Amino acid sequence: MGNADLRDLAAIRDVTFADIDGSVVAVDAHNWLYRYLTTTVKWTADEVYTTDDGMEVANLIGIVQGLPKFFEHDLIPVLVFDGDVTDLKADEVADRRAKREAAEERRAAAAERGDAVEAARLEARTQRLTETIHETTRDLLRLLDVPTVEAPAEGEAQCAHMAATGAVDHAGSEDYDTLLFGAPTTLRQLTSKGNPELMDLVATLDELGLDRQGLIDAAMLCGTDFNEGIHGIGPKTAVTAVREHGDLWGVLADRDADIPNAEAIRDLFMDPPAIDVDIDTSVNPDVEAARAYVVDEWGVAADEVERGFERIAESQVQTGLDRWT
DNA sequence: CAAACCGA
DNA sequence: TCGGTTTGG
Repeated sequence: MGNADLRDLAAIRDVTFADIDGSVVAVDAHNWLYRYLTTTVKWTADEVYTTDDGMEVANLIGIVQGLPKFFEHDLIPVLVFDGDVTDLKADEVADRRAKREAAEERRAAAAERGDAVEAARLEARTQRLTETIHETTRDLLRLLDVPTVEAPAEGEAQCAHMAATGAVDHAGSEDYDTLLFGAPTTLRQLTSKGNPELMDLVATLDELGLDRQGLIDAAMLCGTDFNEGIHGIGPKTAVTAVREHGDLWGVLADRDADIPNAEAIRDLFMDPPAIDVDIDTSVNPDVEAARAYVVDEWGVAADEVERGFERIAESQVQTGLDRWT
């Protein structure tokens, strides 16, 4: 999946929250929620993140606990939702299918041994999960007045486009695809404690002595979300080879190697589907309505989200005060 | 010796 | 994501 090789290619430096004060950041919603939930949230307490009728509410808790970090640092998040998954992403699609099938097996096993409650819970997970989670996520973000964008395809590509066109100041992502998609700057580790990292496209190209096409070619040789890398080629060799042979085609010919769909993947990185957007950055959360939505409507335990809502409310007061000074 | 691979 | 192992220039 994620490509750690790209980290070795990218020019990354630590920054402080003061450096990026007031920035508008386009964050891939799916990616952010997934990372946030898997790293921060303790999945052992399963009942906390699942309501009585088996509906998962981890996304709602994740949003309430994760968003304050943006607000408290005077960052305005723009959450970008994936559109159609590119059919080139064969691996990921296969991966999802495998997970779906595994979940279905567990459901069948539960039903087999007469565990109706467990079966219903897994049923809810497998079928309604994606759509409902995306809907409740959007509902909650609307109440919190957090700007959202619907990407025509890859969320990461849309984030990169928004950063490149100046619709936002930076892309925000925990992985490195935004670099290939052309984001001039990408912020990482905004949610974790400690300083964020800033990944810089121009500095990267400068250091490597490549243009963006060259960077994409080198990355493809190492392997991306859309293709397997060439065996024996890592980040260093890839950059050297692209410089030496000019482009991807030269390197492939030299090694008598082949990457399926190489041309389409290359074009996708170079010019991915994305739309021009205009972001309203005046954010005025309706904390009470959001709390009612999460706690009353979806049955999330109040103490799971209380602190998060408090922090959101406090950061709003702070922002209000800032405006007067 | 550095780079890439691979298993945990 | 990391550290030990293998490869190869």
